[in-house]
Amino acid sequence: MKNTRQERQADTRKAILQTALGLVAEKGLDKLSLREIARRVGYSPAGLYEYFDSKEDILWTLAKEGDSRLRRAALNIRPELPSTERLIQACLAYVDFSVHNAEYFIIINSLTTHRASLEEPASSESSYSVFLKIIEAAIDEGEIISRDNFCAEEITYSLWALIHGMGMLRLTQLRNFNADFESINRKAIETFIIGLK
Amino acid sequence: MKNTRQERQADTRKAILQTALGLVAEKGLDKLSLREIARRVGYSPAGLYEYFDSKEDILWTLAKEGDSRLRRAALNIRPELPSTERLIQACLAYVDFSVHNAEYFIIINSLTTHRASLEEPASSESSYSVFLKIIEAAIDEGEIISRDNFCAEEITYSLWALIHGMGMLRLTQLRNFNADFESINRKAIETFIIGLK
DNA sequence: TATAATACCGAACACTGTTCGGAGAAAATC
DNA sequence: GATTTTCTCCGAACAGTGTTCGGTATTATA
Repeated sequence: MKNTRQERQADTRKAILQTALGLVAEKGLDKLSLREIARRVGYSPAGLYEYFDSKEDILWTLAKEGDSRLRRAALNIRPELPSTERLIQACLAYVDFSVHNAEYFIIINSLTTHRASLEEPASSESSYSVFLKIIEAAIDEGEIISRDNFCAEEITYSLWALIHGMGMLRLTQLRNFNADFESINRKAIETFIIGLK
Repeated sequence: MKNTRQERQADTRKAILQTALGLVAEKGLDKLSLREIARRVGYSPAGLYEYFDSKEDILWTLAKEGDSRLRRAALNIRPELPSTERLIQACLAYVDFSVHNAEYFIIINSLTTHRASLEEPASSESSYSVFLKIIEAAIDEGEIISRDNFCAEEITYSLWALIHGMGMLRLTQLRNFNADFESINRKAIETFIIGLK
């Protein structure tokens, strides 16, 4: 064999994760079956247990990956922009990722419903800490005022709830609803920020 | 037998629903088993099919019930209050119900993830229409101004996203997080409304 | 009282996630 | 290069799932 054992192990893990993610996108999370993953990846069901401890382990790995990508999406904003505009664009990027990578978003939320929060501090505070930093910058620059003891952390939580709800509603209750969500979402975020001045 | 057939049918249906709801609260939605419901209600698994077409039918019925109660929670606000305060309290009631009746909230959102929206117009637009009416009243009274083509429907959607996200985050990512959420949520909603003036 | 409709169950079917023991292949040791 | 150890992978089985079907009591209707 050409590749080393570790490389092949890593490749197989990736293949399993990729297949699982595709199946979630295709058939929905509740129809995701370990046996179907095995079938598509060319293994027996038992064979997968050489690479993951359980089905939940697979989903957990995907959740961490998705969380990391969600974070990067919010982080990848042009830094030369004024901090409020940076905040708005980070929010919009968060919602955009949630909607266009619904598989990840659904997996993340299905797991955290029945467990604690994501372990690693970096991943855990993930998106949250990204927004917190931008908001703190905006406060420093005087573009936002934290009146009424509405501190940076609380503002961050509130904005997080807003954009999280936007993504969630879009994928659930408003799934078949057509509207110019991007424009509406921008107005909503702007409105909230105006209330902070 | 004392009761008529219809009465007994209705009673059994209620018992099944109640048992299912309790099991969701106790063990989580993904651990909900039709056989366990049957065990607790004193029936064989097959027997339940005399009362519901499927397990999903049970959950669907619960989702409609929960949606209706959620709506009533938001509706049950003292009408003599100024419309903005009514709006704030309706929002807080929505979040409060979501958090304290997590079973319902989880069922509603798990179903609408994989289906269309709730059928009946009354239930479907449910909470949405409640908030829409209050917001329209607030606009009429001049307490809120819809600038920038940010119309009543869009404002309603935005507020809905905000409070929906609050409930969702609380039950998932922030499950083990302690804070005075009621006070923070109020400040967040107020901030948004201030942005509408 | 005879007949029709309902309520309920046991058994079976096709699934599910997971475990275990044992093969065969690859790597490490000698 | 031969031998031992480690790693892969699978078949079979277990306990669990939702659902269907045929049959049997029980209840309501005629």
